[in-house]
Amino acid sequence: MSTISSILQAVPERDDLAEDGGSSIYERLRDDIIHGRVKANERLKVAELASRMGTSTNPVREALQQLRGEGFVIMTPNRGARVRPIDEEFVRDICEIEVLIEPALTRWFVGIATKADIEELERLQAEIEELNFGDEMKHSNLDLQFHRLMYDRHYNRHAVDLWVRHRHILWAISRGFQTSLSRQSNVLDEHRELIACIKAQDADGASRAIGRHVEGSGRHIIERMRLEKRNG
Amino acid sequence: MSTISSILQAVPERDDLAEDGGSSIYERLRDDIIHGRVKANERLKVAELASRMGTSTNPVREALQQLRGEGFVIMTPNRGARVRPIDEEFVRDICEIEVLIEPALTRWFVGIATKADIEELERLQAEIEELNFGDEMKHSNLDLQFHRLMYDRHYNRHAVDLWVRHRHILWAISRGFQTSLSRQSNVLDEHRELIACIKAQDADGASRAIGRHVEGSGRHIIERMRLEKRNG
DNA sequence: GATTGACAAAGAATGTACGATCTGAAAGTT
DNA sequence: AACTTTCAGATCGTACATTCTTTGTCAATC
Repeated sequence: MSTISSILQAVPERDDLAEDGGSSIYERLRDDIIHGRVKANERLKVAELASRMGTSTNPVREALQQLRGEGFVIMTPNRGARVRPIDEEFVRDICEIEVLIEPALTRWFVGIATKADIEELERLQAEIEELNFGDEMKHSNLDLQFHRLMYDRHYNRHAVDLWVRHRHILWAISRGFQTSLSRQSNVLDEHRELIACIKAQDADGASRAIGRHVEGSGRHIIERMRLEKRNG
Repeated sequence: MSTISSILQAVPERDDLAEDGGSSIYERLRDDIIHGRVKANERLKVAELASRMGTSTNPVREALQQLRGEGFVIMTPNRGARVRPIDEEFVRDICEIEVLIEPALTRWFVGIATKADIEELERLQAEIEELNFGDEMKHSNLDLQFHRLMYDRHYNRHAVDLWVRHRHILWAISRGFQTSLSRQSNVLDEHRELIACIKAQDADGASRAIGRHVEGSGRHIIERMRLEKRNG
């Protein structure tokens, strides 16, 4: 009947290759919101969700509170929770913030990068190029490792956490999307340029390169979202 | 007995002049964490908090989940919640992010600012100067209005929300702190310079001005935190 | 005799069920 | 037609059961 029910029971079991194998209520709800399986501004009724999930209402309530803290649902007293729309604007907003943050993180990395770091980056990049976008999941993991190598040791944990969260969201949205050929070559170019700048201790250049990288990535995701919306 | 109990019952009622009059459990917990009334990494036991708050455990659990979503507590399965330390590093991290975000928000505002906007800014600035840091609460409100005028119409709601949250945190931390005389004059100077740049359509200048403003504010808060830690 | 191991009991978090309270909308009255 | 009343549905709060962690004790071994 309801839109929620039809959607949630359509996902009886998932691969859950992602990180922790926890198909927790929180994860499921977040995924459904991010992937647009629940419509924007739709009301999330606790009892209904609980019966779909096969649990009582309490875990659902707590999951919703957590999602509220992260900004995925909007709760008003005595009136329950509504889905925050995950649309192109949302992606654009996140990417714009990343365009500001990631260059700063990268700039700092240029100052502390060792020879071993650069070799590791090159190794990862070689793996990425060899894989050549053959397996989406593997590529995503390699790309994550690539950027994590640069950011993980940064002193500003808060900024890195923000990056991780944003990246999770973007990754969840773009899962299943095909990467266009032009974007593929751009990604490789941008990575190569980034490595070159880091090698040359060119902080400004690295900063600009990562900025373009993030911006291009955002643009590509939005394009794919539009395509998907048009085609069904 | 416990450190939590002695602390929470020490705040039986508060002024709650801040925004909504909701002295919700969430607000109380968040405030206690931000103000360091609960020690860093201290364990937050649900039953204990519930009895201190005078409610049952469920509302406390939901408040903790929300705080987890916002990053104030760290929860591990079957092992409960711990307080995330709110220390100088935390403030520095937040301010560094703001140094990146606020200039971008300001830059955009320069492009859309009308004559009426500038006049309103000047009016607020005149009020601030007249008040001259006499009433901390009033000054804080005026300052909030001043910056809100610039950011509120920005299209990137996500970035603005981030700013609001960060500002809330910083405001909560620095509540009760005295503003040093040198910082007072700097604040006024920076505001004046900001207005001048906006008037002259100088986006770069305004961007730099707000950057210095945020950085100076952060430095001042950290200094005060150190002072307070030393003195008691 | 000291250290380590298992085992049991207390404590705390998670999950379930139910009652109280509030909202929203439909029905009925003036 | 507009206002009031009523009632179903959903949220919020309380109490309790279950499961997991942790701590403390006791015995066995080195």
